[in-house]
Amino acid sequence: WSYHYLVHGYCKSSKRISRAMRYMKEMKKRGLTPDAVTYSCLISGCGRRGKTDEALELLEEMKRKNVALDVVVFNALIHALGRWKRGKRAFLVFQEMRYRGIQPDEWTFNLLLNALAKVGEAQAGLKMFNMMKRLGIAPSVVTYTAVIDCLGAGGQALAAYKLHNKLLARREAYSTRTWNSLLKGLAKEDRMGMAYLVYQRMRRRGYEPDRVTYSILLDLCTAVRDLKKVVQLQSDMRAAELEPD
RNA sequence: AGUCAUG
Repeated sequence: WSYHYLVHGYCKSSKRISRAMRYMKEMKKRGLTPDAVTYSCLISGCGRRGKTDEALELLEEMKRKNVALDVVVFNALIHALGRWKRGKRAFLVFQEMRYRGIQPDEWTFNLLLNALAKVGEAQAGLKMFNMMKRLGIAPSVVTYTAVIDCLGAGGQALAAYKLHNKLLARREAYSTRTWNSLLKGLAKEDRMGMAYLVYQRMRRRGYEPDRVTYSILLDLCTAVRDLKKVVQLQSDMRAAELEPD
């Protein structure tokens, strides 16, 4: 019957991944073949628990058993690898995906950008962003946040800032999170002046700073010992009815 | 039915 149902159900909660894995083993003993949906559930479950080698092994198993691969399986695997700082490996998986003729989608690139951000690969991230264009895959606000974060995390805050200006000029979709990712990159390089201007601009444009915005800025104030701006920011926070951390 | 962004 439906082992699929059991496996999928247990994959939802990260605590129960081992149980899901057991059910899958039973499934296999009975000669049933898990499908791509089952595998992607298990791969993302392994990812949540840091079991990246197991996640990779699941892909190998799919290949051995000739289970049809799809974009979600690869996305789940890239995510699993990326979140545990295996950006290089995530990129290799991306290449294999293309080699096997599975078309990457917008999520694939978002996930890759996050993976590369975690290992500080700004240059590679920019290449991915450009490749996306070439393949005719439309970026979203999630993509913009990810690429700006990737640049900032890789010590390219000024490049991030330039890209941000270009996107704003083109009136691309934006969100508070996107502004925050830019601020994070500027903060990493102790660029208090620029960060504060960006903060003011963000407000003028109608994007409400949130708790993350203030957290980034207040940490930066501490790093550069700017007490005056701490006072100003705290008063802005109160005006916005946000609690200090 | 399964995969994404900011401290």
